[in-house]
Amino acid sequence: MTSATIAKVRRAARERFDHDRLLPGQADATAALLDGHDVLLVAPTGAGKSLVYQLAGLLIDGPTVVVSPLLALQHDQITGIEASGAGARAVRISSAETQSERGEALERLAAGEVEFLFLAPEQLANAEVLEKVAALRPSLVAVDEAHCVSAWGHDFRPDYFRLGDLLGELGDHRTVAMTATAAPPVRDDIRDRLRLRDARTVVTGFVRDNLALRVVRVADESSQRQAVLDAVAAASGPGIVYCRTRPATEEYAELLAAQGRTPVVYHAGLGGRRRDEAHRRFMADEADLVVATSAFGMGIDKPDVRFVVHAQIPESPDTYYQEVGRAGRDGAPADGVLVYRSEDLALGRFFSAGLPRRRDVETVVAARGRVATEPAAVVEATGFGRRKAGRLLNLVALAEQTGASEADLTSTALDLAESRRSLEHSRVDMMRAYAETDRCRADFLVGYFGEGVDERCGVCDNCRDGRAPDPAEEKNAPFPTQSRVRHDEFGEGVVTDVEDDRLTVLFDEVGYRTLSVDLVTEQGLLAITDG
DNA sequence: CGCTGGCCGCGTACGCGGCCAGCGGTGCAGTACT
Repeated sequence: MTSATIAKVRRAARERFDHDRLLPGQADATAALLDGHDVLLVAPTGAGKSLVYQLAGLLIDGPTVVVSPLLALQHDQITGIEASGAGARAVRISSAETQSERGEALERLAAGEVEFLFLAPEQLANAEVLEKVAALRPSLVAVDEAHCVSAWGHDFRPDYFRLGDLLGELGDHRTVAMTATAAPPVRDDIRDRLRLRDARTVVTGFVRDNLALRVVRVADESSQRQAVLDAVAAASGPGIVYCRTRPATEEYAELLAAQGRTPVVYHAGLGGRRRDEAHRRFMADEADLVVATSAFGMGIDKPDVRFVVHAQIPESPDTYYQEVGRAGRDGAPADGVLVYRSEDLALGRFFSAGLPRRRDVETVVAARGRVATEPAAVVEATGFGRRKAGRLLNLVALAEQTGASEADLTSTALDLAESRRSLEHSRVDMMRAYAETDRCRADFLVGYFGEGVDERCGVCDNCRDGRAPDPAEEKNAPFPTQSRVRHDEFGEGVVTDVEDDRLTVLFDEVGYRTLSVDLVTEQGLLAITDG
């Protein structure tokens, strides 16, 4: 990209948004968009990802469509834009707007009075809405929290899976996908699913050196409970306690209240009003603790969270990094404590999708031949629930994209499901490896995300106790981290972790695998490749 | 997937082992009712 473009971006940031300095990645990502590229931007919350699409939106003629997963998040972004002083206007289309409000929003966009249109993928999946948005001829599409494409598209919110197709219907535009957390397989998924063309990938640091990571290993339920209470008692300031189940949040909140805290509970089983109230009280410092499931997360931007305690281990380092990363956004010291009982890993395996039955896949393949590929039509034709039908339909669509023939569609779909499950299970294995490692915890996590560190964090439990080896030593290993390798059985992959006589490789097909260095060397199973 | 709690049977008077059903997370939208 040209320095002239960068200068233009900096000038606009200064003049429109009053930002004298752009943070790392912001200028590069915005300039790449102005130069006509699609962009995948991986940068931590607080690094100003929003400014990228806002600047590019204002500098490129034509309206900007922003796809965002949560209504609350959309609301915050719109408020932020309208208060920014840039003079830009933003509207949204969602189930919260009346028919006339939606009509008015579209008219104002068409008239050029409004630059930004916010919506969830489900809106674009509505043919009528899609047609009207396409008629606006948007020049830029921003996909916020883009990891949802990978995490949710396969079964939870199937319209995320179709987002690439739906955006394709909007005509010629540039796309910027933004997320705070994306390990290499997630980045691939985002680029593939959103069909990014000629994409520039901008990744800023994963290192959070003010975050002191710690793992407390326990053997039974009562010591687990005690460890959680102790971890909270030892910490001060606002904090978050993450649980895997709703009943657990209620139980811990009660125990912590008895310990003199003022906790609020947050999970999706509570009504909207109670959730809003819990959120508000935490933000306003009326409650010093949120005890929550994974529902409490995206869009939480409280800079002074001093600690995050995980009462149970999450299903992946991806989720863990995201949740623990909500501590210490202000840069001041913060704690991340994981209370680890190995039995809890089972829940991670349960939550990862089970394999579909061959018969069900066949039913959907057949229904697809008879009716359209619209989810609603397949729901009707098969009698499956919307979620099940959506999941199977996505799977079959994916099989089709591999070029499988009609006859092989079912088998290919089942292979893909198997491969996906294998990746999800390997993530659980990596989470176990994090909990059990002797290495610097920050080094481990950053390595998982495909980056390297030069030195130990110095503040995690392993560094403090003198167990953690120097990351520099890893570079002398026979298979250093980041090297591209080929395994006789698992295919090609990238080394993400080296520890003593074991190494972890992220394989393109089967996910993360931990191998014995001695074994692969003796038997010549692994070799460094050029890529 | 694998843990938890309830129930049953054993074979002996209350305690324990084995078995099995039930359970567990994230949100959009549109519709049917107050």
